[in-house]
Amino acid sequence: MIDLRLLEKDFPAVSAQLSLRGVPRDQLERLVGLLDQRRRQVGERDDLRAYINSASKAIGQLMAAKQLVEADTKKQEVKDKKEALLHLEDTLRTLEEQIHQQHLELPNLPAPEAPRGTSEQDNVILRTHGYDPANYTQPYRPHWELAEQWGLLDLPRAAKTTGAMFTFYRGQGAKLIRALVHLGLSLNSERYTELIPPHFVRTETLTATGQLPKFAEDAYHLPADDLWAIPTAEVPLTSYYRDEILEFDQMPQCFMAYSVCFRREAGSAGKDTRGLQRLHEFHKVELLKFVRPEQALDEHQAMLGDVERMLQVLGLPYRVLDLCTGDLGNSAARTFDLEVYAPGVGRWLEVSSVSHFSDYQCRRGNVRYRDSQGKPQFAHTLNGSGLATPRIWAALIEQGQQPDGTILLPEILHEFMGTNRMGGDESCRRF
RNA sequence: GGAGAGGUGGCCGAGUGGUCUAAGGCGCAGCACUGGAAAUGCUGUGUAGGGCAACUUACCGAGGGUUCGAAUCCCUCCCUCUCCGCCA
Repeated sequence: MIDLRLLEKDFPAVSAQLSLRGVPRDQLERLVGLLDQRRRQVGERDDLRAYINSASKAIGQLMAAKQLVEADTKKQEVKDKKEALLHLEDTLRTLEEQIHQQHLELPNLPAPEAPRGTSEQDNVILRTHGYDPANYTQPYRPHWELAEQWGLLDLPRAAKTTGAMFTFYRGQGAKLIRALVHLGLSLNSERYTELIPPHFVRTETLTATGQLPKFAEDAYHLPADDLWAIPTAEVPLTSYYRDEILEFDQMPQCFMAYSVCFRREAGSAGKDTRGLQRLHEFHKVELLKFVRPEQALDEHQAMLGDVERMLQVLGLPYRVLDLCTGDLGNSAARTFDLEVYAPGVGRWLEVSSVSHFSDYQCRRGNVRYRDSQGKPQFAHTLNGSGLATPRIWAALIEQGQQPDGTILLPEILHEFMGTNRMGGDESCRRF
């Protein structure tokens, strides 16, 4: 959530920033009107309550003094005031509900450094690492073909048991997922505390990160228990400190978590879904930090470096995009996307988003820290995919492919995989 | 799933309808005492909203209700613990 006081105090600036993300000005004007109305009604309500409180105390004293007639008169007075109070509380509740809903649906303010723009066309490529188009003059086969040849995936049987956009990983293909998860955690274990989160969360938890209320149809919901399957470990991790106040010198708090991620991908059926490009269920290592505002810029860059290092040791060509204001996720103030080049599909695949959420998520989740004066302030959150395995998996298969169809693995994975290449053994073929 | 007990400030803990604006203790901070410290004494010590000063309102797991008045009584839910059952 954004700061509503800031909206009132500096309306032109805030509405200009939000217009960069397509929030119309008159919507914000209406909200400010509601806030004004609330302030007046809260004042009236508190006056009524103050009267009732003191009168009730007086009644107690009258009754103790056995002045029952006076007490009864006073009681009737309070009863009338109480009726007015109940009515006022009722309208106020409706008003606050309205404000709350509108507030929840407002996106975050983009960081001033974020490039301006309206769509992904306007994203800025900051740098490209290890990519040379001259390497890709001969045809590369897509990962689903190679996976089929060596039995690394079983998409048809996953479709049978579960449905489209799910997969069985098989043999060395399954082991490669484990290797990637292991790598993502072990490369970062000195700087981040490992957590394994619950994979189902309450509605409040999914609201804190910003998926609810706007994006309910993107998440799997279990009505019998009113729980949601997590779309990313960011969700339980961001609520880890919900309703808590952290000490000044406890910051930053850095966590990493392996989890399975579940996404309904409503509206994207059939779009770039061949092979592992888009799955309903995948495995991911997530990095997350709670920081003080003044730490955020440096920690954001450090996290970006942590993610880039993983791509570098895997030897994957990648590029870093600075997302423009129009392409930022709802909760983010600034986002760097990392894309690896997958020559088989001939596309850059997004494998990580490293975002700064300013205090947007911590307001929703009420995560605070004590500043140097000891006053509670909202913390900032940062998070980034440490490794989203399916697309990394796909890129490794496509990048490593040899003329004979076998797949050379980057050296960092040799020890874990127990081999330097995948495929080549007809016995591993699927049947 | 069944039966029972419980949830009060940073922590422990008293409080079963009316100065609860929540006792007391621990912790923490300041001051005094001291050569310095310990011990001791005094003072202070939550969060949020409104005025931004005095003041005022809300918060005793959450939400609703009863009442002139609720930490206290009633209802629903959440969580913790104990025992039983089931189970990887």
